[in-house]
Amino acid sequence: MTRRTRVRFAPSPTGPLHMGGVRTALYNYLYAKKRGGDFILRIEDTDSNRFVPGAEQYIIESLAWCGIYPDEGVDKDGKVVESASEQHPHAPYRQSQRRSIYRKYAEQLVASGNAYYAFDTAEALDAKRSEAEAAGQTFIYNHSTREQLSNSLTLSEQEVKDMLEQRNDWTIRFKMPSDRIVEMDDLIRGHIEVNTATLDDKVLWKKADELPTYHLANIVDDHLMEITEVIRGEEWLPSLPLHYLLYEAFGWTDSQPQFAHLPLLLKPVGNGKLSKRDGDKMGFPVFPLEWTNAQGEKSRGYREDGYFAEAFVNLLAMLGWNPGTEQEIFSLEQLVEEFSLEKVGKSGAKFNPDKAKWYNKEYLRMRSDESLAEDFLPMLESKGIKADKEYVTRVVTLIKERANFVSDFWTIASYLFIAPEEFEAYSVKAGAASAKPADASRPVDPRAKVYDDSLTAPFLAKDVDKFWKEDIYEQAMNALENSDAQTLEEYIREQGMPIGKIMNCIRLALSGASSGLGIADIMSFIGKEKTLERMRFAKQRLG
RNA sequence: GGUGGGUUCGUAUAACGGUUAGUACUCAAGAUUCUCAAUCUUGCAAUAGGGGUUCGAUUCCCCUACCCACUACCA
Repeated sequence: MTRRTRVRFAPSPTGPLHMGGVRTALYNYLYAKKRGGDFILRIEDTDSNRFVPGAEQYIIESLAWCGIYPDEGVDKDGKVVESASEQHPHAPYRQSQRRSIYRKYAEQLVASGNAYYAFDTAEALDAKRSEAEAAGQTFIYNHSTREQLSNSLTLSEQEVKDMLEQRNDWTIRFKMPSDRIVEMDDLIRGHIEVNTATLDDKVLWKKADELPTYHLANIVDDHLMEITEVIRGEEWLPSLPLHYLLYEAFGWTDSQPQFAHLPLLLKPVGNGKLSKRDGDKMGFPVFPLEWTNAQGEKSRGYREDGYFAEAFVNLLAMLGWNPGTEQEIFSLEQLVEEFSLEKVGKSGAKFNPDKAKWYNKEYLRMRSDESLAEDFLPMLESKGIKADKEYVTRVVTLIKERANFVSDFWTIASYLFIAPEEFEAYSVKAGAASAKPADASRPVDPRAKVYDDSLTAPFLAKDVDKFWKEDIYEQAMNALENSDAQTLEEYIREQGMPIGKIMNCIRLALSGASSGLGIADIMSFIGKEKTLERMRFAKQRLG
């Protein structure tokens, strides 16, 4: 009988979820939805020392931003998420709230001879470790040393009983077989064999805080929550043998989930996995949302940097997975449709910030001008600019192809809203303004035609001659009187004047920049009055 | 050090024994243009090295190199 697919994302709330974690969650989600199963969010907060307030909400909010909603788990307010159709035998979803269920499983392992009580103090073990290190060796708590240590294998029954009662710092350790080949199968990596001789006796449960460690909690919860596939990061691969052995020791082998270990996300340059510092250093976010730590230091987020959630999800999906076709743009729904673990790669993927920007650009282009205008409006307001949506939408239509982010809009077209106060150094590329014969077949921008009036604009600003340099301006003024030209450009061409130079001079006056939008476009947006105003101002400043 | 995993253009990846080793990002050049973008076209650029297996290896096996992860009473 095939079981309903149930996968889980099990983060530890020790800080903001980093993009690698989001990807793991995404792959789990895609896998579950593709198979019509459940995606469960379980909070692994068994280490109270590392608990960070707000981290859990951050995780949930990050997933929600990406459009990932758990079928089971906790919501932002800490309430259990109930899927519509089912009762919930699996709750609670926070391990700290499941505290009471783990001990008996740990004891069960002791009873069956698969685990034992250990009384060595943390200090004693640290001492062992440094001792070994000094001798150029590595201390390992396993078959090779456990007979010399303080535990229920070496102590008498009475001693053990006393210690269990009197002390509160004992642990339960897994009794790793001394020499056994564990055969495992990974959905991504295939068959793997490991000899247990080199593995250690992991702590499964701690008396000190009455809580299990990751390994025990993980296996018990996956079992109880009826998880069918465990899809997690590659950093867990080394503990897979232990997990296999735990399922075996519990007698749960039949219902044991299948495992898939995802390749890691690597830093863009150099070696190693992606870390928070890389983002700070190289100017890209590593977190989905902005995060402020206890010291008040901020880490940027994709959302705050202006990435569309859809673009973020898309680029994340493509880091380690491919559809087998040349398609690169996928909606969440399409990803669900196409996703399969067989297409997940084995090797770590270096994150490429340039490609990330490219993805956002693609999504920006797919957006309607209206919705982009709505995103842009608050930005304008924050600059003290009141603009109506219709105007802003027109601006967006004009400039969206030049932008990667909505925030680029301001840089690209601020002068469509406010007059420039500074002027960029004026330069014309050599040859660019060379007088070529006007090309009559070239369509005239219809928006420029609206401004019949504006063809006089540069010339009405009589006092900007210094700004114009040379004698372009004089020539133009003289010739202007009897022209039939319908647009500024047409006129300039008709006069055989160096159009490149003129246009660039005007651009500088109108926008303050030496490059950018077309002159006709700028004029059409700001209108005749402002055009003249700006030309005069330019003369004043530059003359 | 030990154990495990990995290795195709700079990057992400395709090619599940037979291709001129494809695509995208980046970069460069050209076209276009009033400038800059955008767009279009073209170009640069890879199977880590060595052995096998095979008629034939990017693909399968072994060795070496390099990279990564793990090696906590953290997850």
